[in-house]
Amino acid sequence: MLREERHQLILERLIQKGKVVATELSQQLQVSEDTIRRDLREMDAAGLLHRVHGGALPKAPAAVRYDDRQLHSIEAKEQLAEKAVSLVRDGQVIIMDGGTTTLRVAERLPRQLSATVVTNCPPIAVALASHPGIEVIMLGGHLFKNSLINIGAATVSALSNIRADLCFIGVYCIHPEIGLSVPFIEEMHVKRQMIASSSEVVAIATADKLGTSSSFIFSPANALSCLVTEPEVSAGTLAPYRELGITVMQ
Amino acid sequence: MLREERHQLILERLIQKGKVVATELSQQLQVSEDTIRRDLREMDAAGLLHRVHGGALPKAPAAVRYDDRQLHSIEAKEQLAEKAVSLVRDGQVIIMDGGTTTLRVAERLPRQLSATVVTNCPPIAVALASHPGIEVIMLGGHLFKNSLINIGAATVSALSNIRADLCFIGVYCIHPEIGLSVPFIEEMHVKRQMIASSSEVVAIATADKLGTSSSFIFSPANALSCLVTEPEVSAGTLAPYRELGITVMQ
DNA sequence: GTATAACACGCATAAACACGCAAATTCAAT
DNA sequence: ATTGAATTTGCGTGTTTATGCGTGTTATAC
Repeated sequence: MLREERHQLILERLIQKGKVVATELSQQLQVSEDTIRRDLREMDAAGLLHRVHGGALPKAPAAVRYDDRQLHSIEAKEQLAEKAVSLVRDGQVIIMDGGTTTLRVAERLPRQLSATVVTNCPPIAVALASHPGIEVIMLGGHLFKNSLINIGAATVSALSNIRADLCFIGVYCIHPEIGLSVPFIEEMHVKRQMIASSSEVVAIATADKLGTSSSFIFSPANALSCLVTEPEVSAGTLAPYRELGITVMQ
Repeated sequence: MLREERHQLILERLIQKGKVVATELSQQLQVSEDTIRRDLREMDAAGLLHRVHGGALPKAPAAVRYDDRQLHSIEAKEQLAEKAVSLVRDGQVIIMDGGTTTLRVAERLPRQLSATVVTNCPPIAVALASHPGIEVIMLGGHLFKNSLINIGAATVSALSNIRADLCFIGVYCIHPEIGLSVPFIEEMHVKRQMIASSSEVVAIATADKLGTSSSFIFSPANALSCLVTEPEVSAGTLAPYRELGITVMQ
């Protein structure tokens, strides 16, 4: 990773997220914190950002502002994404379903990671276009505007030719007995095939999704290898999932 | 391996990967690091790339290049898009190629229009998701990060099942005798099939594209039904296209 | 106030670099 | 073909740059 490359990346992140944290950058870019701090010092001297204790902020305050409620759920999803990313290994073929949480995972994939990502979600494809080590395979189909994912027979058919190592599945509703369900039948078919096409399946679910169900069930809960959820969730709520042999990450 | 040849290769790598590393180039091109460094020094002096410690980066960073191209000659492209939009009729099936100009066309499609758009360009799909009357069919494939379009056998195969009424094709290079050409072979295959799958083909080309050519030719010029270009272009320049039976819009 | 994390500084080290020179290559003209 | 000039390349030399670690200091939170 080149120094200038890092600088550009930090700037990008800064614009996108509105802030950067030194320790996070250090982990994600796989360099020491000293190096990140040096970077931030230099970029501050160059007037490119405003350095603060812990990281840096944009020179001009970020254009986008979140209201408080959104902020909480955004923070939570960032944390979930952070944990989910740790499950990825170099060289894997990874299916990524659509959704805001999986998009966050895609954005956080370490920059030196070399892997293949298969996705039916155009925003994820666009986000990964700037990642040097990731080969992106886009699954075609009807664009389902509600979730910004491609669905339909073409999507399922393309998926059926793939054997992936890992699959990040977006979750609307999850229940230990009922299983995983969605409100639209076409999504059901696609997600079902995603699970069938992958060795390991990881679901990322915020606390409010746990114990809920919807009209179309695409899989029993025990098809999951791993469930990533928020730290606040009680052990009692998670016990049924653990009993099914699912690794629960909090 | 000739010097110029090496320069060419380095530039291609730079565009595709977003960066080049001196030591890697040295190994891959089987020349000493000194030679690579000399190359990079020369190319930097010629303004072809941005040299940094360890290698080189594109003049504009890869992630924002797509947006930068949009900023360049923005008014001209807006005008072209405006004209191109007038060619669309209600109820049509329209193939939209990738590229900044076609993205503009997609954004300008009238809100009450009802049609089906087939595209291999994720940003176009995302842009059209908020359009109430347009059904979007996304063509899958390998994501070609440079142009943000999907390419490869899967894309061509999916296209071959489609009969569209209209096709907006992105143009790198157009020449009345040589035809339409692109710098990458995979793009050639996809664009060729797009033309084959559509009754009418519209090319949108800014003035600087006219009379140029590149390595891979995907179609003769007379495959076009219509060429949309800038008003400033002289009648003399356009005469050869008119003689081929192409409707020229300025 | 105290604990913890973030920070600054100096130093060591390895990688990347510039420069000069000689060998190799290319090209043109004989 | 042969010679010679110009260019290109590889290697040895010494220099600069980037990074990580140890040490001690400052800031922030409880």
